[in-house]
Amino acid sequence: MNDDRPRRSDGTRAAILRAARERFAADGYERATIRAIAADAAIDPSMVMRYYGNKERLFAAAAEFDLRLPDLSATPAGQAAAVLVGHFLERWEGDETLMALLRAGVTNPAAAERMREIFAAQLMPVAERLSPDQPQTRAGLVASQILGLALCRYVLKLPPMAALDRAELIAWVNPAVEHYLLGTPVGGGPRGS
Amino acid sequence: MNDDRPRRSDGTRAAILRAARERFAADGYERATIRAIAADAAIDPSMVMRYYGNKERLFAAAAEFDLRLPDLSATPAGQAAAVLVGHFLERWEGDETLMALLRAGVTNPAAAERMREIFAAQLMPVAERLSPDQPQTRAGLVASQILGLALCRYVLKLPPMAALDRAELIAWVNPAVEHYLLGTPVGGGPRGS
DNA sequence: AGCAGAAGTCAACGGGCGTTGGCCTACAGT
DNA sequence: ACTGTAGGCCAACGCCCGTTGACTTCTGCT
Repeated sequence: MNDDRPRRSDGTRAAILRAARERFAADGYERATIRAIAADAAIDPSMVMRYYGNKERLFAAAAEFDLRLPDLSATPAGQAAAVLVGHFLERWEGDETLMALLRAGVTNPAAAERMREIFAAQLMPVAERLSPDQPQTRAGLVASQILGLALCRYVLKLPPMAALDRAELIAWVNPAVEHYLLGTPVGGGPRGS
Repeated sequence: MNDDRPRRSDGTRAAILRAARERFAADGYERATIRAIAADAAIDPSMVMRYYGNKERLFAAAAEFDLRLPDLSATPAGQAAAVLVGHFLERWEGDETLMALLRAGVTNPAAAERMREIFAAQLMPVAERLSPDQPQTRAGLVASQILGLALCRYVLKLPPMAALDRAELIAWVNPAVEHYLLGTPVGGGPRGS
């Protein structure tokens, strides 16, 4: 079915994708217009439709993302959290896709679903390898902490978080993430009263 | 200048504001349309313009918000974090304004600025009263954790976070927030290499 | 009762959006 | 050299948006 030979239009396709990621990251799903993306890629808006069908499918293509998380089960327990946080910050700053996912995921259901997929397929396995006890909850808590960090630092730009040095940031956050990954789970299920 | 006498239109004004909060919370700034808000309030869209001028000012009015944070300096140190997190969850679930702020703040600069104001005016004083050492950073870290929580639980609805019992959630998050509020600050500033 | 002004309705505007289809253009296979 | 086809451009469509201004209705005051 698929024809994977290189095509003459591969350059254009890539330019569209690059521009789409930039715009989705800067403006979110609804304010990023196909016309603006096409202008950035220096082609006609109709080309975007030809290659990606519609805006929703364009976003789906632009929001393909691999966190490339390292396997932390071989890392000394005391360093796993710091490695994880450092890796995440690097992935965030080196690629606009995560910004696009967060900006779009807050208002667009398909983007939110994509974030859930990435979470389930990429972060949860890491937690499972580290702790056999309630790994899903642990992964969720780590995601909360890390996404909250990104939200405050890169999106909302709360002054104290945006100004913080990276090493300081990791040092602050490290104990919290470690607690989520390896700490004692809270006792018992839901209680009465 | 202001005439604070009750007006005949106060009911309509309130209905508009209520509908606006609902729509902004559910859809974010750009997808929440004045027409839809007016329809929810069962009036004509032009009334929205008459009473609030334009969409931006309507949002500003709808996004007025008081966290009503308690003064934690009288709370026993071991409970301050739990009280704070519990209070925040209650505020979140009992009022749509925070949802509107988060959904809008991610793509709308004015909404982001409003979040920064609320953070600086309402959360930072609490941190300052609790710890004289780097209170701004501490407040920022608490905001990161708490907003990340809300993002994953209420907006993205990551299954493990959405399913978590409230008491369990507080028990998990409590040590992290406590660490941010009262823990030892990380040594030294930026280091070489 | 009569009137001024507030409250509310209605229809329209200009503009930007996603999307479509028709039309050139240039290259690859013969 | 010819031709089919993929790549690309242009103009337009229908839709929905924020916003405007003119018009009607209601109400409280004298």
